[in-house]
Amino acid sequence: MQYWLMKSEPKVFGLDDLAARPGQREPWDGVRNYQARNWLRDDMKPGDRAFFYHSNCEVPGILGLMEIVTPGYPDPSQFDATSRYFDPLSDPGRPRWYLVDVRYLRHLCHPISLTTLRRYTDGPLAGFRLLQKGSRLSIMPVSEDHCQFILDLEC
DNA sequence: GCCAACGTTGGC
DNA sequence: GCCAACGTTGGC
Repeated sequence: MQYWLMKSEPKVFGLDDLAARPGQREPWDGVRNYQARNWLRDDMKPGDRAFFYHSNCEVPGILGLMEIVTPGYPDPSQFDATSRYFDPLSDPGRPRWYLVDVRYLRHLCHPISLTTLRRYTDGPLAGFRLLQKGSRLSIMPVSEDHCQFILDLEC
């Protein structure tokens, strides 16, 4: 089982929005980056888990956990001309963008802010992509060691 | 709101 | 294939 980190702007879709639909699957749409696309399409598996990260907000950080419930499949929003994620260059016969469905698991007992995570940049979290300079990926894998360390920070 | 860092586009 | 211009991300 692989752990991931997935970013979302709470003003657009926050962990509380996901938690408001307990047990229901939610499509994680709108990812428009090729590296993230490749992970969605090729590597994410049902049963994998992901940290829910709030970005572009007052206190960026990890808020909770969710589960990946589908393999990657084509993101319908790329073909929807009314969607902000519409991509006129994507060919339905050969979709460019993929997504997975996710499901709410739980909130962490308290959020782990980016500031807190940065304290360990040169220690246990060395090499964590989230903390690397200029990293803008909205989805990234989290190593087993990093995952365990983050979960230990929780309480 | 600012701006650094990055990814994409498109002319050549 | 190079690279300048542009748009986006996201912390601060």
